[in-house]
Amino acid sequence: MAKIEKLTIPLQKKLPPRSVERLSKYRRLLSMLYAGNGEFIFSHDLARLLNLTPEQVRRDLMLIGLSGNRRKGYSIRALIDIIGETIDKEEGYNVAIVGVGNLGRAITAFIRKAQTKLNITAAFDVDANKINREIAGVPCYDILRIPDMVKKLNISIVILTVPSDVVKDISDLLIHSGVKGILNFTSVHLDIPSDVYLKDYDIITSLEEIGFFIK
Amino acid sequence: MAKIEKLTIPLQKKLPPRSVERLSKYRRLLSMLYAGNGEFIFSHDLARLLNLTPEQVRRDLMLIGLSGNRRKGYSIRALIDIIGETIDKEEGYNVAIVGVGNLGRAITAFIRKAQTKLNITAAFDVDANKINREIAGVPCYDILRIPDMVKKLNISIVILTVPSDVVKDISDLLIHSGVKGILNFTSVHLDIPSDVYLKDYDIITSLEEIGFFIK
DNA sequence: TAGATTGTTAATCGATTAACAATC
DNA sequence: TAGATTGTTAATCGATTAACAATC
Repeated sequence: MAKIEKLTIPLQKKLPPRSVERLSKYRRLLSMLYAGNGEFIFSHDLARLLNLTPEQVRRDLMLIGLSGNRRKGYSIRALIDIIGETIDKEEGYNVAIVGVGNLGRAITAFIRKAQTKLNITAAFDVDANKINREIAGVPCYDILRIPDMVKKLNISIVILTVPSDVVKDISDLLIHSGVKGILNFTSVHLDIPSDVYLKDYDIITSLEEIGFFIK
Repeated sequence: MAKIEKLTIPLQKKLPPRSVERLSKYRRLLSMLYAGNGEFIFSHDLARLLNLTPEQVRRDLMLIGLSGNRRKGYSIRALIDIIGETIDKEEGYNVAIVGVGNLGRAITAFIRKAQTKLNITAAFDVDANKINREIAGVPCYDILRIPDMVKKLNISIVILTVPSDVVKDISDLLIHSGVKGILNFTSVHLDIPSDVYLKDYDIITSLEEIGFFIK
């Protein structure tokens, strides 16, 4: 008896990280430039605006199944919509900021100004003066309530801006509580399981890297 | 007549960016763990501490000409010293922060706490309440004085934390003034000449990337 | 010596760039 | 049609990983 072929195409998840980053940038740029009234754009125009090659742009758009028009280029509306379908989660993600010192507060305010499907829904800190208050417009909870609140508020991404000496303990607590993605602003290396997606923003290392390459 | 061979080995500048980043991390980690009293470390121990492979560590150290000992591993003292000779500039670099809103101030304070050869020597802003005052311990100047002060203070690296609508103008001004490296915290794409080294920290894009990969 | 580790080359992997057929 | 652009495969480049000889 003939075997039935599996026809569903798993194009999700197969995007390379770099393509995902560029898709995020395409969308943001075009949302700003052509808010509502845009029409079409050629791959070489989009490439020029972001210092990429037209081939790279076409390849990225091909990967998400977006077809262009040989006369007019790519529909900006379709581009924004399909990027959204590809990289966003329909109902958005809840994000928490852990450690609301100066850096944590500044980042919270920065993200809240941006338009994105990522909602900062909670802050965590150890400071009694911050707990149970609003910090940068976000309710702040005791760091001990992480396991409890991560589940209750369905938080899947956290931004980590805590002092170096507590990074290890807090990161273990976060992972144990079910957090799936971490943006790490501390200079401490995190040891995380493979099902948690980590992105490091190591400011000191980045400045030293810049220093080396301008010598 | 025999041609005289050129014997100077140009190993500087040939390091890959990723190796430079790891070198910065090796040094910071070992400076913290073994402040002064450390001895030797094996490549596999260093690798384990940073979730790398031992081969990667040995390769990086080979690239900077550091030899290990087959019995004891690598001298921590030598490792820290040679990484310093490789990636630091002897007299250090002067760094400026451009745009001292909440994020700029927080980053300034963060870097000033870290030990590094990179000195934050100036801040720039448009706010009359900040100009000619100290912000986070750093003298703040009018943004119009960038060309003047960049030369006078010998600033080669800047951290960019200004609002989106002025990014383009200020980045042009910085490049025109002779800045050689930029750490860009804004979400705006910078168009820079090839002799300026750029590093982007696009928080929104990073969060969207994390969102995609945890779907 | 045997065992473990360094130093280095070769193979692989992932991402970018080049090339070009298809077609509006 | 001629010219320009899309869509896609092949080649290249850069970085990581595997393999292994040298040796303490």
